[in-house]
Amino acid sequence: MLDRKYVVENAEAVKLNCVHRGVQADVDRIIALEMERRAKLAEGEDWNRQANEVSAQIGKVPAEQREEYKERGRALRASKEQSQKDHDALERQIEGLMARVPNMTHPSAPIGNDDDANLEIARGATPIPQFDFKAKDHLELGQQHDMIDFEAGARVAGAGFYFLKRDAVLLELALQQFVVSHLAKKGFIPVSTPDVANTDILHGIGFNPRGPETQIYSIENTELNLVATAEITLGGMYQNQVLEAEQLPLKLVGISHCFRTEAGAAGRASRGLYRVHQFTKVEMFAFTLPDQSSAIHEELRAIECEIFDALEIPFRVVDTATGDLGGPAYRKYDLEAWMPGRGDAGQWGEVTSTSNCTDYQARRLNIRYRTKGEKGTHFAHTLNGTAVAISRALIALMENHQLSNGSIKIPKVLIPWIGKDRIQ
RNA sequence: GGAGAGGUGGCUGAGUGGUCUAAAGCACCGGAUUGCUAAUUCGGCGUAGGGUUAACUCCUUACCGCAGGUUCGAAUCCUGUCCUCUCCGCCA
Repeated sequence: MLDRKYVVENAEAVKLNCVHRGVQADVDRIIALEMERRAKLAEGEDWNRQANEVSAQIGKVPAEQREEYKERGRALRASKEQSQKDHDALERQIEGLMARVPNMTHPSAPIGNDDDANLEIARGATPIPQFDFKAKDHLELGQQHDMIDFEAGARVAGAGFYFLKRDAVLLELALQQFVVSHLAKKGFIPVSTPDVANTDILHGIGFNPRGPETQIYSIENTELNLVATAEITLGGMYQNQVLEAEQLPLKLVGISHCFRTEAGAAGRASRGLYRVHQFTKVEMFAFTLPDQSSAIHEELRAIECEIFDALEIPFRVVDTATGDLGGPAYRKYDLEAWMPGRGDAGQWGEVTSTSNCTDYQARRLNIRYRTKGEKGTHFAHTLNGTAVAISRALIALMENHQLSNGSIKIPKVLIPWIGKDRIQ
């Protein structure tokens, strides 16, 4: 959610931003309604003030005048109720419109309609592997080593679910161990989060759980939803809290399962583990002061690069174009790993994403900070970034580290957790 | 799951229909005083919205878990709901 005052005062910038982001939002109508709302608010407050004055006098006036005063009080309260009702109706309308207005955009983010406009800005340390054999994809490799079982997943939970088995499980745990310990050393607080969250938390982060095209599984007859990412629970952890400026930046690294319906994704290239209904993810999350968020965003991106360099997986970094940012992000970087088994001769596939959401989520979640010696509070900035999404990391890891006989080399950093240097 | 108790400012805690504009204490900030590892004393000290201003400057409204209701008037009465604690039951 943008600051309404900001929208009113920067209408043209907000409109242009909506155009860049490919979002239809009626900014002029928001402003008109907001002006009307403020007038109604002032009107209602005035009625209320008068009613308070009358009420305060009732105890003091002679008994025979009480009824007359009560009548005046009733009339004033009725007027106030009407103004309040009008105000609330306007408020709901404005909120509905505001929910569609995306965050403002970093001036350096590439402008464009979709991911074709994304800008490659860096490559990882590991070169794209040149195999002198026909590369297998992770499904073939998984079958060879009995690591992934989609058939059993379908029997138990339907298409898009799977079992990891044998060395895939060791890899899943090793990736989590490696990444969490790596981040803990950098001052991130490890957190194991709930895998469900209340609907209002989802809204605050920017998800719409009960719409027709929702990505979210909801639990019937409750306000609970399965989380699509630990970003939801980590951000929600501090809903309605006031942080001390000196404790910022507050950096968390959370582990959760992630559940996604993938509604509307049918037909998109999504073989195997690439697009699934459940996976495990380690997520970074930061609460910062406004002037820290850009630097922390670069830090999150750098950490993602470190992790994939350490896993010896080739990748490129992409600066996401305006049309592909989603609502809350002010700027977003994706890491795309090389996946040799995708397409005819390998393709890039998204493995991480890190966003600076500035105060867009914090405003909706009401997460503030206070500076010692200063009056008032301000909204914190929030940032998130994938440390490792296990399913996609497994694809990249298995496919890039395969040998001609289908054996899979274990990257050095994972060997201590796996206890061997290859899967064969 | 059952029974009971309770949610009041940063914290402790008083307040059972109208000067609550929320007592008092602690903590914190500023001043004064005496001097020595501190004490005494005076004052200040919440958040948000709207209006106003050179200025958190002044005015105003709301907020006692949350949402409704009763009333001229609600922290206080009523209903619902969430959360916390205690005991019992069940359980990894």
